[in-house]
Amino acid sequence: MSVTIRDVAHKANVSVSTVSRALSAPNLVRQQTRDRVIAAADELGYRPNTAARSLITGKTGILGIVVTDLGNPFYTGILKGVQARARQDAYSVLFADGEEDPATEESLVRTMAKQVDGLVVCAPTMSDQQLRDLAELTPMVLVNRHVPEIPAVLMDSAGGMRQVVDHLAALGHERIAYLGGPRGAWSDQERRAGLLAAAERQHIGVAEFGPFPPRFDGGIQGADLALAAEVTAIVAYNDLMAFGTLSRLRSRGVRVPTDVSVVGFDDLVFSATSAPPLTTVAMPTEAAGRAAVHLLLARLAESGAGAPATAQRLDTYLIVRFTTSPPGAPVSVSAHH
Amino acid sequence: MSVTIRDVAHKANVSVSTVSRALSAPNLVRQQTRDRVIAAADELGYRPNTAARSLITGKTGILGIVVTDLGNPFYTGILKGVQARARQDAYSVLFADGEEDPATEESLVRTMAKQVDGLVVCAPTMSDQQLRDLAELTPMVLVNRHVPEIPAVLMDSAGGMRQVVDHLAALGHERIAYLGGPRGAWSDQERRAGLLAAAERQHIGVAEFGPFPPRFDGGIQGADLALAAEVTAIVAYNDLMAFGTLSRLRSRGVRVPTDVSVVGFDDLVFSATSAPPLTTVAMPTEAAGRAAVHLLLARLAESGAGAPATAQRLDTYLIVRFTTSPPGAPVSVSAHH
DNA sequence: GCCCATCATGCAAACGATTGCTGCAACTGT
DNA sequence: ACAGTTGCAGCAATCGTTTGCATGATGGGC
Repeated sequence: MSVTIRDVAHKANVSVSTVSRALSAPNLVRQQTRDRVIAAADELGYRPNTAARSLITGKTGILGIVVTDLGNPFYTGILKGVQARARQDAYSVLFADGEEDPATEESLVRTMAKQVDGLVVCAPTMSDQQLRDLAELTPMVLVNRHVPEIPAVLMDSAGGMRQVVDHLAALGHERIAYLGGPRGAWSDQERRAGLLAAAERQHIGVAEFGPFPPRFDGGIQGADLALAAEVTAIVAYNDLMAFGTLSRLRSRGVRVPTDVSVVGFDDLVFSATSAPPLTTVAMPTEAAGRAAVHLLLARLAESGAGAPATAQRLDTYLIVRFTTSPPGAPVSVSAHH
Repeated sequence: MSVTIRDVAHKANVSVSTVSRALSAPNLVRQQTRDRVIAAADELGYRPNTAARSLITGKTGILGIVVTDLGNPFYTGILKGVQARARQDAYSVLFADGEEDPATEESLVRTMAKQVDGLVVCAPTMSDQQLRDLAELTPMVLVNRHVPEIPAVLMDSAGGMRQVVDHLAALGHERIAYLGGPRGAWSDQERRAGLLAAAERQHIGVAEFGPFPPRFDGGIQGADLALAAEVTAIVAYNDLMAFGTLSRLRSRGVRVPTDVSVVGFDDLVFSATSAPPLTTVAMPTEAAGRAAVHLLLARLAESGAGAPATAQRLDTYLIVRFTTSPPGAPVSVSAHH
């Protein structure tokens, strides 16, 4: 059927062990035989059987990634980065979608654990304890989730929020609203904390709202609340919500950014082309994917569980577009009719 | 280290063969022993070693999917469907991104072919011949690409375009523009052909433009061209372009849909929330992913290469929102100042 | 009470690679 | 010329399953 190492050995007039070594530990065989083997191998189109190999080595050459919800464009960047970096080291990547359900996530991880050399798990909805248990099963690195014992790469949302607040402060805003996302999410906690801390430092007042569903409609709901709170700027948990806010503001006759500034978070593809283009914070998703794999590979290489669980932080960047400006008159909806 | 079938056998006081059979061919062992085995198995937390299994069976329990560009939200739907359906049958899925490069795509497929039981390839940019060669390596089904010898699931873009034209005709439009996508793409050929055929049948005039890059800026460029052609409706190759068109129209003071109707294609998440919400054609991406896996699995089961290469067509649906209406005055830009 | 189906179970041979150990040759230094 | 070293190649065990074949037990029909 398929061409095996034995065929190559026969063709090159050597034993199978020699073939094996010629291909994976080049300096253990004489140059001359090695060339002969290699010639035979690719003349026959030999590709080692990965199942046989991993049976004995215990390594599969496969990495796994599980995300909470692929529907969210945010994750596709990570996925891209993971795959690109993995490919660099000739790893394949198994993919699974947790569908925002902790139970599904856990079962997915358990299944995968058997088939992969390591796993990257994105912003899981599971508990810390579940995560710790799972981490026993296979080398694992987290993305945008922090559990002390597990290595992770985190995107510095707090830092992003600091930039947002500094930007707003520089513009002269003195009272802003924060439209929060799901309380459970690590991201929301980070963003909220970052915003609050920076606001205090800058002596800016914050009206907090939420939690809202982190989607378009959440932003609509939040917009009304924020308007009533007489703020000059609205910071949304993410771009999706910011779009909802923008939409609601327009339909209520509030001009952006003249009457009120709006800022999002994530820098989705559409953020550059919304009307008006949205000021937001760019997350280095692809870089995070790469970094996660890099970290994972490093751990695999040293293979000692001895290394401490490092958490790597990636910088985020504020992208100023056209939804922020110095505040005009205090927001008063009735004034615009 | 890890718990093997031998451990289970020992604990249940049977031979390894019995354990193997109890777990995979239940009716070959007595009910009573079977229960005993199963009890022992999950008490020990036994998970069969997939490498060992596939070494002997030749099956890996893994399916592969390669997409042209994960950045395009269109593919994530397919990916989701693929993964969900695969999971139903306890298959895992290997994922790879071709980065819109035929060479990368090919190398990816070749690598994967060794490790998977079957492959679904989405809208590949490779040539028919390359695809045929690759199809020799492993069972394969195409999505949104037609090659006679290879089974495929196609989304009926032509049918969608027919619905668009019928809708526009019913509204009273008599002259429309088509903003084309990349000429090479199967999708563009289908959409263009569907639109042209339906237009002829309805006695509607069509001004064709393009090819444009299938993105926001392509739509901007196209908008200007279409306006100059004095049409009452603009049909874009996809939603991304339609957004660009919408944006350009607004900034030129052309009202949508009063002055000109706009329709997109794909029904992205954002299409429902654009301003105004976009009339577009929904592609059953997730269903397509499921269907592709279903087809693949069916082929694997019958395992005979005898079956003909069926091509399955999935219906698309026009979603009428707020960018289409009966035509007002013929488009004349200067009239709006 | 005997023989023949029938059913449940065990034995052992694969599957295709990797790798520790062994053996042989050639070479070095004295 | 001989012992010791080194370098290269082969033998065979091993990884954890599945599965064809053989065997033992059970039961039913006569």
